[in-house]
Formats: sequence, structure tokens, C-alpha cells
Amino acid sequence: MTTAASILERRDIHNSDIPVLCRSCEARHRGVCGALSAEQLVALSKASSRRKVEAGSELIANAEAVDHYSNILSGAVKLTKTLADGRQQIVGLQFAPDFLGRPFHDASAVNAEAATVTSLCSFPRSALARMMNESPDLQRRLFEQALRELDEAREWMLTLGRKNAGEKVASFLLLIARNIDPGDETGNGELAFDLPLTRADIADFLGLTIETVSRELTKLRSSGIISIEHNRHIVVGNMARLVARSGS
Amino acid sequence: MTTAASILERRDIHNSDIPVLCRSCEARHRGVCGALSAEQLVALSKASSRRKVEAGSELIANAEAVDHYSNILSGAVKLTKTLADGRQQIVGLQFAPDFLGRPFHDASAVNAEAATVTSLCSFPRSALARMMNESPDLQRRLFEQALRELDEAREWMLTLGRKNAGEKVASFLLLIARNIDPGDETGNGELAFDLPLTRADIADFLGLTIETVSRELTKLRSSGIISIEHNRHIVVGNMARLVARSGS
DNA sequence: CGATAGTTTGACACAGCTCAATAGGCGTGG
DNA sequence: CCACGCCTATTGAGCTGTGTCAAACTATCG
Repeated sequence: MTTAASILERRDIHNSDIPVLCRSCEARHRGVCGALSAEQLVALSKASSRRKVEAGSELIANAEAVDHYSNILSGAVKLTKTLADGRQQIVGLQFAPDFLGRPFHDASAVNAEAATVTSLCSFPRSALARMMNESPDLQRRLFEQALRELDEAREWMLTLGRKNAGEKVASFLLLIARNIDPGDETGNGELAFDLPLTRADIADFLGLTIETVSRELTKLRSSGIISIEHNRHIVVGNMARLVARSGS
Repeated sequence: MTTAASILERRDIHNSDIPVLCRSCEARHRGVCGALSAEQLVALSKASSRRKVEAGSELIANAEAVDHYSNILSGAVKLTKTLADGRQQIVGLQFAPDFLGRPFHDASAVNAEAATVTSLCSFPRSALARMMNESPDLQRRLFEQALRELDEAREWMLTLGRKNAGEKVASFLLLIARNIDPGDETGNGELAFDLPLTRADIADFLGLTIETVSRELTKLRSSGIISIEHNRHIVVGNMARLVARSGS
């Protein structure tokens, strides 16, 4: 018989094969670990370690030798690039269950820094290289994430190069909103979320100054399109109007 | 005996195994086809076709179903994104022997357009999918190109978001110069090249207007850092000074 | 030789930057 | 409990870099 109970039981049995560390880990479902067999997960988890870091922690230093990779389990990580005189640009924003690190190269071209409290599951570089040879599916998942990041980077290039300040800020809010709720879009239903970035980070993300970001947020608030509580919490009253402000 | 003659002979014999189309093709050396065996090349080349297109030809339309992929054999291809009101941004620039097309997705998020006279070697989508399953090395090469494109995109994001007009134009000239001659950098030796883009394209690339690009080029010319002949031909007198102007 | 496309140059306007002051939130210590 | 300092965000006033609009110049081609 195949009742709900027996299915649950079987899944339990199956679950017992996978490492404690990995059970209920999002990276195993939507992340790259989904490509691994139970045995591979066991092997990888032996070399893995979880850690929780606070906002502002540097995770990868630019041009530094990379000795480990990570999965993001919760929180937000910003990838930045900096000019000699200190001007900074955020070039990527990653959330759970994204994979963090650049395969094939032993030095990173970007800095990675926790934007919020973030928990990570890290494993040594060598372990990934081995797994990738064993599992073409793993390589494929990493490839697909890289392509997603490339699509996102190009979308931002359009925003950085061709949108004005108001459109940039609206586009940023949409980006975060979509990350929270990939479904709802055209609906008039309210959508609320916490910004994972400070005003300074948002400015670095959009190629603006803190002051301009603040002014544009105020404009959106005055227009009744959003409301802001405690600086970080945003309630979007009307998604369609926000989309209209984003310059499409 | 292993004289130069016998080595040449052996290479000739080996060459005879590979399709006529592929002999002396750059994509077989530095491009993705280098991952394929002689038999695979034969199979792929049967489904491939070369074509030469003029500047301005649209190669991939945004959101259109992608039925083929290509290698760029010569010329330059610009990848663009456009807003509803016509504002345009170049989000990628590709040269021989780059691979053109987005694996795994059946629709492109960008437009691709020939910037100069360009020759391509195209093959159907299905052929690539099959090859990629057969050859992990091919997948890896495509993966590495995607990562290179991602690095380039992020470098441009820094330029778009944080550099001023003068630095942007200098950075663009450096980008092209490096593409022509990846070696020479700090040297004082002159470096000359033709721009693959019109002023309008350069403006779309840098998030500027045609007028600003023109003014900044004039400034570089007046400073004696570059000289310009026939609008398109650039001679960089002193690379170090150009680097200094690029904001690092 | 006129037509067209691409580029340069000039004059002016304004979006967003800079500098500066004010306000709010939060923890620490009296 | 308030006072204080610290950090972040907001708001204001003025300035400047880059966009806009317009005209002139150049090269190429029929």
C-alpha cells in the first residue's frame, strides 16, 4: 500500500542516509548540493563547516588566494569592486541558497562582504574540484548559476548606464521585492520586506550618493507608492506603480 | 627519426581527419571547438554553416526563440539591452573566437548585433546540447567563457557606476587596446588599432551621449595621449598615461 | 555636386553631487 | 530615568558635470 504514511516513512529512511548537516538545508533543494548523491553529500559534509557571520564581515578579499567556497544558507552577501581612490561599486548581490566563489580561478576579482547577518556552509576548494569532476550535474548547476548572475549583471548595467536616479531606486526596490516574492508582480496586493542594505550600500549598488538615494525614497514615500518604517522596512502599496517608476 | 619534416608530416595526417571547414579555424584553437575530437568536429561541421554579415545585422533578437548558436570567426558583436522608450545600453562586446548564445535557455535576454563586418560559424541548438552531454570538456569551456563574461560585466559595472566621462572613455580605449594586444601594457611603445564601434556605440557602451564621448576623445587628443585618424583609427602614444586617465 | 551619415563644437539647462546642518534610533553610563 | 555619544538617515543650498539642442564640419557615395 502506498499511503501518505508509508511515503513519509520511506522519505524518512532516505533522509537518514544524508548527513545531519545537510538535512533541511535549502542548498540541497534549490542550491548546488541538489546535484549530489547521498554518498557525495556525506563526503562533502565531512569537509564542510557551518558558520554565522555578522554584517560587515569580509568573506572574500579581492585578489586573495581562494581556499574555500561556500553556500549561503541565510542572509545577504554583497560583491564589490573598488577604485584606487576608494570609490566603490556593488557588482553583485547574493542570497540563500546561492553558491559563493568563482570556480576555476584561484583568485577572486571581487570582494565579498556580508550585508546582513549571514550563515554559510563552507568547504575547501579541493573538495569542489573533485566533486565537479565526478558530477557533471554539479558543474551544470554551477554553470547555470553563473549564467543567472551574468543575466543579472547585464540587467544592472542597463540600470547603471541608462536610468535616472528615480528609476534606479525603484528598480532596486523591485529587485528586492522580487527576491522576497518571485510570484506577485502586477497585483495590487501589498508587499512588505526588509531592505538587506543600508542607504550607503544602496548608493554603492546604484552608482549614486547616499543623499540622492534618500531623496528618491522620500519622493516614493510622498507619492504614496511605498511607506517606510524604521528605515529598513518597506511596504509597497502598489506594485504596478512601482514598476511604472522603474522605467521598465 | 623525428625531424621537423616528419613532425610536419604527422600533423598533416592528423589534420586530414578534421573537416575542411574547421582547419585553420581559430575557434578550434582558442575557442570552444578545441574541446571536440576529430569525430565530433566532423559531426558538428556537417550541421554547421559559415556566413559573413555586414555591420548592423541583427544576430539574436531579444526574447526571440533561439534556434542556433555561433562561433565568432572575425569581427565584433555587441550585446545590447533597450528600455521601452528607446534608451539603449551595450552590455557585452564579443570578438573572435567567442561563443555566441546562451546555453540552457531558449530565449535570449539580450539583442546581439554585428558591430563590424563579422563572420560566423553557426550550428543548431540541438547539436550543441548533444555535444555538451557527450563532452564535459565542452561544457567546461562554455562555463569558463561565461565566467569571463561575468568578470567583464562586473568590471564595466564599476566603470558605469563610479567613473566620470573622461575615465570611462579612457577605460574603453584600454579595453580595445588590450583586446588587440593582450601583452603590452606599461610600455611606452605606441599601440595602434581601429575602433570596432561608432561614437554612438561607444556612448551606448559607456552610458554617455555621443557628444560627451566626442568631447572626451578631443581632450585625450589635445593632451597628446592619443591621436585619431579617419575617426576610427586610434594611435596611443603613451599607454601609461592612458592608464592613468582611466581611474585605474 | 548635392545628399546622407557620422562627428565635432558651442551655448545653455538641469540632474545629481558636495558640503553642511538637523533629526532619529539605540546603547552605555551616570 | 535622563544625558550623552555614535551611527544612520534626512533635508537644504549651491555647484558642476553631463545632457540637450542646434549648428557646422568631414567623408563617402551616387
